[in-house]
Order: sequence, then structure tokens, then C-alpha cells
Amino acid sequence: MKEQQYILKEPKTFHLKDIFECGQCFRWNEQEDGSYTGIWKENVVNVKKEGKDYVFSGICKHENLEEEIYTYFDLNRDYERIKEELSKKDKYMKTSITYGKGIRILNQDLWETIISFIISANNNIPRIKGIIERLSKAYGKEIEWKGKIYYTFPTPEELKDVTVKEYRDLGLGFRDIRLYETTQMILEGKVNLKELEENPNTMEVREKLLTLSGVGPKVADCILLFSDLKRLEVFPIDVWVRRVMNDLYIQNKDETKVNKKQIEKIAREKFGDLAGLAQQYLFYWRREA
DNA sequence: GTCCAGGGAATCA
DNA sequence: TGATTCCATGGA
Repeated sequence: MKEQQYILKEPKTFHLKDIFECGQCFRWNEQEDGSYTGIWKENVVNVKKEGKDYVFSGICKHENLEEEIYTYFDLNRDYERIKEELSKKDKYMKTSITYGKGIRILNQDLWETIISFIISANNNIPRIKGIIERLSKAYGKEIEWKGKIYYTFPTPEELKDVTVKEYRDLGLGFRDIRLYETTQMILEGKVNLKELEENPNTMEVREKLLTLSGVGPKVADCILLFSDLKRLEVFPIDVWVRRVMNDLYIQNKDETKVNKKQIEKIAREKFGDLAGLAQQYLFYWRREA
């Protein structure tokens, strides 16, 4: 572990608030100076905007912080081209992209993404963040940086002997048993995360994820999109996405009764293999604007 | 007190 | 397959 710094020069698609508050991640927090501090793997990093550049500083297990950043922030993907292509679809897409033009979809750890989105079920973002923070503090490893203690996200092994009651006491609510069961399934090898990482067939990976306790269609799609599985063609449908899709394209009087298959069909026909990105622009725009 | 949150699972038709 | 209902918790 060593202190490192990396300066990203004048990135085109990169805005801290858009990246960290578009609902894809739960462990980045805004600081008083407008920078963000977060933790992924065993890296504790602060990102601060300096003019047109972004200064990353923190401690990193990997000997090259730049490589870690390029992978995690998806910096090898051409978002300018993606936005250009999606903007041509219709005026709503153009508007939502203008609003969230600095979004990048992070490559988050698969295990952490699975657990985080099981916790997200019928929950709100501030509370999800609180639960994940308490979970990490209770079972993760300590990392000290600039006099503050941060905690890594606990590994499957670190959650091996945690009981359902202990989860309940952390405030997980009815999700306690799901977290327990999924952890055991992964420890027992009933679902092999390494195999999922190597399987190019999205539907096969999705089916496997759906066997995990607490993972339904929406959570599975979030895992596929937001983890390092990085399947940009999936289209997670939650209450907000249902709302915005109904408002824009369907106009049913009761949005809760809109057929999910109908939404999926429109998304597939309209956005194709970039549906996941389109979903994220629409979600962020509708929630924040 | 009531409603809602990046839903899933069990139950029933 | 498709629709209903229940599930803890905390903030608005």
C-alpha cells in the first residue's frame, strides 16, 4: 500500500456528480471542497477537479494507480461516440444525455455489486449507502488514510459466519436472509463468479445470477450493467425507469400497470445494444431534474 | 399517520 | 405466464 497520485488531463466525458450520483454506486461521498472520496477493492481515493483536469490521490494496493483508474472508470470506452449515437434516437434521449453528459459506467467488483443490489431491493439510496457502510465497518478490513479509517467491502469469506440476526441488527430488514443465502451459495460454489466473468453469453450469465437469493430480473440487470461484467445491452426496470418510459413513450394512466415486456420491447427496438446507457441517462435525468 | 424507496419470493388463478 | 400480497426500515 502506497500513497499515489494520478492526473487525468482534460477528459471529454467525465463529471464527478454525474458519475457518482447517477445511482450506480454507493461508496463515494462528496467532500466539503466538492471533491469525492471513495473506496473500491483496496483503494481509497479522492478525486478533485482542478481546472479541466482531475487529480486522483490516495492509497492503492496495485503498484500503478493509473491502471486501476482506467479500468474502474471505464476510460478506454468512447463515450463521445456512444452519446452521439444515442442522441440521434429522439429528442428525449438528446435532452437526458445533455443533462447527464458526464456519466461513465464504472467497472465495479462483481461480488460487491451483487450484494449491493440485493440490498437495494425496495429501498432508497441514502439508506442503501448506510447499510453498506455499516456492513463494511463490521466485516471489512481497515485502511487508514490521512488520519481517517476506511473499510473495504467484506469478501465472501469475511461474511462466511455472519448470522441472519447479525444482518438484521445492521438494519438490513427482510433482506437479511437473502444476503446470508447468496453468500453461502457463492462460498459453496453453486454459483462460480469466475465462470460468470469468463462467460460471453449474457443470457446464460443472467440465468445464473437469477438463481441467487434476492436476485430477480431488475437486480440481475443492474449487476450485468454496473459490475465489471459490463453488459451495456441490458435494461434494468425500476420504479423510476417505468415512470419515465411511461411518460415518454407509453402514456398509460396508471404507470404501475405498464407491462414490463412492453417497456423492454421499446428499449430494445429504440436503443439496441446501448439500452443500458440509455436507461442510465433516463434514470438520472428523471430522478434529479 | 401515511407514503415511498434502483424488488423479490410466495401464492394463487 | 400474470397479478397480488407481504416483506423491515427510515425519511419525507
